[in-house]
Amino acid sequence: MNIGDVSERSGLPAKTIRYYEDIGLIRPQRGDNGYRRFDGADVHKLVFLARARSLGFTIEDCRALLALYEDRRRASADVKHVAQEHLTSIDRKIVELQTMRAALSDLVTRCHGDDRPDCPILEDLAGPVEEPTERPADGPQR
Amino acid sequence: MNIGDVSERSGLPAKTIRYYEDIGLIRPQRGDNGYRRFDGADVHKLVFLARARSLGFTIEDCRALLALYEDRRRASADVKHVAQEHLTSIDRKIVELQTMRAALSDLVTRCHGDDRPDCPILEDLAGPVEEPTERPADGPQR
DNA sequence: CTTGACCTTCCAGCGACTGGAAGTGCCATC
DNA sequence: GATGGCACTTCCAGTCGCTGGAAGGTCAAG
Repeated sequence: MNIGDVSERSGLPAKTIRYYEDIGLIRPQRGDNGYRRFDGADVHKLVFLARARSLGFTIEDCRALLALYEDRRRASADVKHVAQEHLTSIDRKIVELQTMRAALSDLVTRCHGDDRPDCPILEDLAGPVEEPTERPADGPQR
Repeated sequence: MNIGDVSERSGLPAKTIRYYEDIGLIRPQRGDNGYRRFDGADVHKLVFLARARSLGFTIEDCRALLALYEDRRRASADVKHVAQEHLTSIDRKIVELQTMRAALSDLVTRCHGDDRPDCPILEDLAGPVEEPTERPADGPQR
């Protein structure tokens, strides 16, 4: 099978498949014309990679998972460990985004969004308005 | 003020501040010794940038926001628009991560995580087990 | 024989920094 | 004045996971 077919079957762009070979995730054979020749096992691995990437695993995670996948004597604990760590990092990212979202959403609702210049979003970004500690005679007295 | 002081006040690494100058977000003066000299306005902008980046705005968003911040005749609608778009993209990312999280979390709970090799995580990654359409004489008949 | 689709390699770029090397300046102490 | 130690400078390379594009070779159809 040529790279085009494999690309279609795995859903991965040909460029990505070449890249995966580059970094040693797969090792397809080569034909006399120099074309890559993929067999069933290669396609299988690429499908595996596509799925793992879609779950957000890093390339290095994928490499580890692929090694475990190929090792019939693996311990499922090893697999679970990798997945668990990844789950934790996803959770961290979700929290981070939700924190951003909360702050931003508050600012957006407080902004009129008309043609006047005053805007709570810019005010927030500019930081706390420092009160003039110098020149106290200038402000309104009471 | 030298870059070290500004770094401390803005919370941005000196490297990042130099980078921001590189890409034209700030234009500090230079002293006779070649050192960057930052004034109050520069520090203000850097604080602004730090806050905007912490809300997840891209550098290009920051550039636009900074321009609006400096334009006293801006319309708050323009600011709101940028923020709104960013909010939408944050929401997209959250959904994406939550989708991953759900799938992954399911796999993790279903994996025993012991020293045996069978593992629902790997099974999922490997994709659906294709049933043997060839050699129909091999399967159980009914 | 030509066309056009497919394949190859190689290099550059994305975003937003970050690390490190090599060199200069500043300030304090001896 | 020499020395030490830090802060500052520039420049280049690397991160991650691709993606685009150039320049060229291969193959099957018409």
